[in-house]
Amino acid sequence: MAKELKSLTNREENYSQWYNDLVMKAGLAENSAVRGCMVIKPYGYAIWEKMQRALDDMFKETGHENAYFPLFIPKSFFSKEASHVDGFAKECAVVTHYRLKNNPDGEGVIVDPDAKLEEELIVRPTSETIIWNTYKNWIQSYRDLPILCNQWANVVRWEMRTRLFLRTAEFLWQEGHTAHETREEAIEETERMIGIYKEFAENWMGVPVIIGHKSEHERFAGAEDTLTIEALMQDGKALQSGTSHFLGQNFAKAFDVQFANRDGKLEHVWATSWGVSTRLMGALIMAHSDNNGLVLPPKLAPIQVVMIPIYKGEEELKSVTERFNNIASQLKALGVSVKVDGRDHIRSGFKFAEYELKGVPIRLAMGPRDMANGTVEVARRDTLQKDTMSQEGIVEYIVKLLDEIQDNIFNKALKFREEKTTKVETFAEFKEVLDGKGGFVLAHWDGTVETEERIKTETKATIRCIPIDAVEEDGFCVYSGKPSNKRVLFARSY
RNA sequence: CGGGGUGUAGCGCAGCCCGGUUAGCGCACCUGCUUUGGGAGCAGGGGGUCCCAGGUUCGAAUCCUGGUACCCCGACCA
Repeated sequence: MAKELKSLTNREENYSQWYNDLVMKAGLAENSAVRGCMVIKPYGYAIWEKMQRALDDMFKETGHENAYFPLFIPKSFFSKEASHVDGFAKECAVVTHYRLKNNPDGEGVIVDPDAKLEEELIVRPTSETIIWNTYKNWIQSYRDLPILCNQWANVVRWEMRTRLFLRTAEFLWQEGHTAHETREEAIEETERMIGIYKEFAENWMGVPVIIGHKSEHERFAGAEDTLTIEALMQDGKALQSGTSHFLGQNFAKAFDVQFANRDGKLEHVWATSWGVSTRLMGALIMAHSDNNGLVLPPKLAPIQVVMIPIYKGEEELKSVTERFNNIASQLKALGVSVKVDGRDHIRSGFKFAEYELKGVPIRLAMGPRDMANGTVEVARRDTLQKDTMSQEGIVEYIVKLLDEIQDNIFNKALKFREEKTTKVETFAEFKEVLDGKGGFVLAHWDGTVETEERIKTETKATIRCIPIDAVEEDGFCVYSGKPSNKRVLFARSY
């Protein structure tokens, strides 16, 4: 009965409830007292920190530096780029006053009407405007370029409906903002960064992604081109997991950022911006988890190996713990993060379930029987397979097994995506696949916004991207029947 | 912002329709003993503004009115 209460909602029965349950029970995050905002708990934050560190290293390797810009943006900055304001105006939090006072009519505090701001401040939904206003002062000549800055920050988008990690009113992210001398250089940067996101998603998170261009309709507000990485979740829905925008000269023109080029002529700067957010946590959870809980790729697991002693009485606990500590210190020396769970008031069976829920890649269990035989039980989270191994050479085995698990998780997700990617030729087929097996649908499209919108209205599916490696192939649009020269990627999405 | 639902212990809920002892159950928590190779058992214990305000009544968790918060489904979005 106890088991019943602690177990997760069945994934097949109700995916979103299972997801919520998992996020909370695994100790990743919870809803907060503030509407639409979440609390990221220590375990969830530890995963995010690992993501941050890996991404940050990749940014630095490609010549980027971190900086920090203000949280508040004057309203006037925000309205300088017309399409940008169109895209974000509906979801901005606005600061109008700077002081509270005691309510003269009774209890509590009220906003002091005398403390009204001359100009309202917008809590950043993204930082292009404040950054370009700043870059204006940093750039005089081509010698000041490129500027390759990244910031780790929080942003606020006042969403109607929120979901832990996938869509919250406030979220953590990184946003890179770069300034370049030429169009070509900026485009190259846009492509380089989406490539880094792909590498991170696949090599670290074990989540295969497809790089492509967003359609005009789905493009970032203010961008000339948006590149995206699209991942497929286990319920067959797509998740946009990172974007890299080529902003052209739009922001440079809006904020009047010009530089003297090599010919001594004034020219507007070329820009990019790119970002990934705590939404990646959602991708990580939904790509790999099973009905027992989270499945973490070793490279991002805060605890890679957990060791659980099985014992009767203090004597046995002591000898098993000693043996474990010995293995643990050898593993730590090799950079493996290890936890020996010697909590005495919790039984081993409970611990097994708990670490499965938390997605720890490898679990070792050792009891009197193993002590006598010189063995240890090795259980891997991804396959749930258990093996009794000799303690001899166990350290080397574990190090190798961590790599194997990392690969296996990726390959499993890749296989899933391939099985759930379907080429269709007709609209009937298109709808049938979406309602049946779900996943990605590769179909011809006539390239018009009208068709895209009609398809969205009729099927709830959107163009996730126009894959960069799409092969030239003559065909006819599934909706309009007009000619098309390549397939684009459709799916229902988060 | 439209439709639906729910607010009772830290969490999950019953009780409400049909008002009436001291508001109950499971989990969690604390103490003790026994257990310990897959979510332990027994015994004892602590913990409550029954969302808020007003009304009806001898009497309200329960009925009425108003408010408020959260959740789910849509539209909007990373």
